[in-house]
Amino acid sequence: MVDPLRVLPPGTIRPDLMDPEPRRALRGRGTDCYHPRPGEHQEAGSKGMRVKRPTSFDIAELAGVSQSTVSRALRNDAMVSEDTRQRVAQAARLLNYKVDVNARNLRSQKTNTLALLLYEDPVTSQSLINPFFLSMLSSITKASARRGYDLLISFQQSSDDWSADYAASKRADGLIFLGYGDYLRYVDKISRLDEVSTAFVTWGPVVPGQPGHFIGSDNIQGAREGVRHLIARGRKRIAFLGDISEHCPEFRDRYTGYVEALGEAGLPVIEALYADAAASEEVGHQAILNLIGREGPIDAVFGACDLLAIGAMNGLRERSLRVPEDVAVVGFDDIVAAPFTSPPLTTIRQDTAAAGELLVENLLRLIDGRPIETTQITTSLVVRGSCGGA
Amino acid sequence: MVDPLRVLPPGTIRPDLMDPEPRRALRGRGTDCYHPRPGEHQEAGSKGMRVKRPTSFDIAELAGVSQSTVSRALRNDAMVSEDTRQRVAQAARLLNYKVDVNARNLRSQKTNTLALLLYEDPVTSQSLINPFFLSMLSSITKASARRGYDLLISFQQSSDDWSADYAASKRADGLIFLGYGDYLRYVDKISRLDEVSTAFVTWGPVVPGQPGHFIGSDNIQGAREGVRHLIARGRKRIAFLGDISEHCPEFRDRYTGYVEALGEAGLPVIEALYADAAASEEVGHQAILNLIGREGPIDAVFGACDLLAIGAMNGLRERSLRVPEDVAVVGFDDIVAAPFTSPPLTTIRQDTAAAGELLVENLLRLIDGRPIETTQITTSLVVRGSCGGA
DNA sequence: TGCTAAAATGAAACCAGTTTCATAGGGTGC
DNA sequence: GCACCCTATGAAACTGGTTTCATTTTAGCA
Repeated sequence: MVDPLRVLPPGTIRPDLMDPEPRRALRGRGTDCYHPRPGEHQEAGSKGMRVKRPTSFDIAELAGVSQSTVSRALRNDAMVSEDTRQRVAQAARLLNYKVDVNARNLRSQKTNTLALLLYEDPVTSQSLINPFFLSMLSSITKASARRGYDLLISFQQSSDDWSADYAASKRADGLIFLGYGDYLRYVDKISRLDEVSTAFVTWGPVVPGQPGHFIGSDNIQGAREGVRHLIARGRKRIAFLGDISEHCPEFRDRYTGYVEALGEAGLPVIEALYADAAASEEVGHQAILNLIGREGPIDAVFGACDLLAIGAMNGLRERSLRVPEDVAVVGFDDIVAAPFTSPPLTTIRQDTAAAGELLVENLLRLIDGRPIETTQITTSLVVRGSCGGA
Repeated sequence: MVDPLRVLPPGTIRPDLMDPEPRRALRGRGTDCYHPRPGEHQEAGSKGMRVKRPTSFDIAELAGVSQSTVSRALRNDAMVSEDTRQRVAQAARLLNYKVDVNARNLRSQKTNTLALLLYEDPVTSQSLINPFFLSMLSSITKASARRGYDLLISFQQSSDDWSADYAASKRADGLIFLGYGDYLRYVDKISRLDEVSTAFVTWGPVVPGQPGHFIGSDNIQGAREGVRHLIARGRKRIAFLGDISEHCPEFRDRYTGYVEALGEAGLPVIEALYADAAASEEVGHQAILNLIGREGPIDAVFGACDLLAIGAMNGLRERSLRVPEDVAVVGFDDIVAAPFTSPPLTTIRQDTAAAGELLVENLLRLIDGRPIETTQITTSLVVRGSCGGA
């Protein structure tokens, strides 16, 4: 072979090597340099001339090595000498080379991408309203970025346009499910993914038989702790505010914790339940107004999530009940707004940062067949003003 | 050629056609059927046996056509007869075939993916706190899904890990920038993308010289309308609450609208400015407390965004000032929480649904070189309780 | 210095589609 | 009956990397 050119002045034209094989052109495909040939195939793009992007063959030529060596060097493969690695890196920098991820993914059968699928009740659109999910979204993004994975995001708008074949079409290596509402409908579909050996994790209560895939907070324990705190502050008529239908098993677990704590203290269960599947400020507001007229006096409210608790505080204020003097309030989630309500909201914190980390970590473990260790996030009580106990 | 099999019972094994070309195997690569051959190459995966996924060659064989015809039929290419299309579709369904997007992207030089790059001040993390951006995120996701595009999402955590080469490495066809804070630092980098002919759009005020790429609300007009409304309700001492440093040019525009409206009515400018680059409830809360002590009585507050306005309401309540009786409050954005504050917040609505649509629409226009039409979203005043004028 | 194992490299196959190009077949106009 | 065109199709090139396999270099050691 001709002695490799270490530095190729821009525009230099090398005579093509004679092609000994007439049937199939050399892999370099004619273009032996990424610089545009004057006057050829150069329709002006939206801005300036569109130059052919450099390929690993161009890097190889410039660095004086073979293309396979370029590939190895750029991936920091073990079998490359330091000297070669340097030369390749420099050539790549010089030509502003970027790998074509599609070619890479195609051959390596790996995408380095995770897909985040946000499901939601099409009517209430809860996942988009509740800041808790934004927080999860953010931590998942960061966790996957930290591990060098890209994140595809998709909202399930209806149960029909089911984009679980993100994995089947090799767009992503694994799936993360996250959302609120219509849980059962999704769980059913999600669970079936295992059959087609698609790696996935879900934020939500464990479904029997699929231990590794379901990751969530310890909702029972969290709620128990919050209600115990209210009891310890002397509250005796504590209402639970939330929807415990099958739509949202998290809320059901929190209700269980609430009932357990009351049971320990021999206090009555007071339910501010409602049929609405949503869990917004508005719903909490309404529910507490209904409760006040119906159940007699209360001295505390435990909200199944912060938005409900905040709505309750607004409703209480409307009825001239003071928080926390007349009615103490505790929420669940610790959304970013919780410290800024008035009074600041006491709540059970879900550690979204840890949750995002765990989801991504466990998904990656599933992807390459390593065993999964934890699937539960511990919660913590954050005491602020709304429970009267700072 | 052998007569094509119209229907191939599962498990049927056809003798391989004699390979006339010894140097290079037929494109079908030996496997003439995706069904696993018993006992061969079948290490058990995490669950069950891992079967080779069907390729377009498998579909071709089952449907009795060539592989290129399969490709055309599945893409609804014009040059396929209805009969063929049906047969191919059926075969694909039967084998549960999904295209490999990496192969498709590689050859077609198109990814059908957009990348959403959320930039933010690394300290304040505003983009993740402000529900407005969640709303934008949601509408952008929906807009791109509606057009059949996937969405990659990435948070710029520092100005260093600049992932603008999402396009360069062919991960995405175009980029959407969105965020709050550190605007100038990003605009500088973003603007340079044009030089490498990367398609992009940005949510933010227009930068001179790059008209098509910058899309935003008419902030001046919106603020003017809000302040005019306060004036029409008889308010005379109206404070502006927000950071008008170069970090956030949107806020500066809103300040301009505020000053203009006051000028029309001959009223004094009262600034509740602050140095903090953040724009949270907390900051609004603090800023209004500082203002009250300093500037004498006010009868209205115009917040540069809803979070600031909500913080202001909390601060006013703390000082026993009634909203709207003593001080009227108007915000900007119309975040989802705005109707549920107490009193409900009057605000300038940014139409995030339209904004997401426009961003995606214009980006797609840039991608395939069509001209761009609009780059501005109109705002609208939403009157609720906090301005005393429902 | 010679022998052997390990490290480094190059050539070519390979991933699974899309696109180009050539061609067969059917209908139409004259 | 023949030239012509248009539709439908197949064969093969092509996309740009990674991976396998064979070969060359280098290093270590007696």
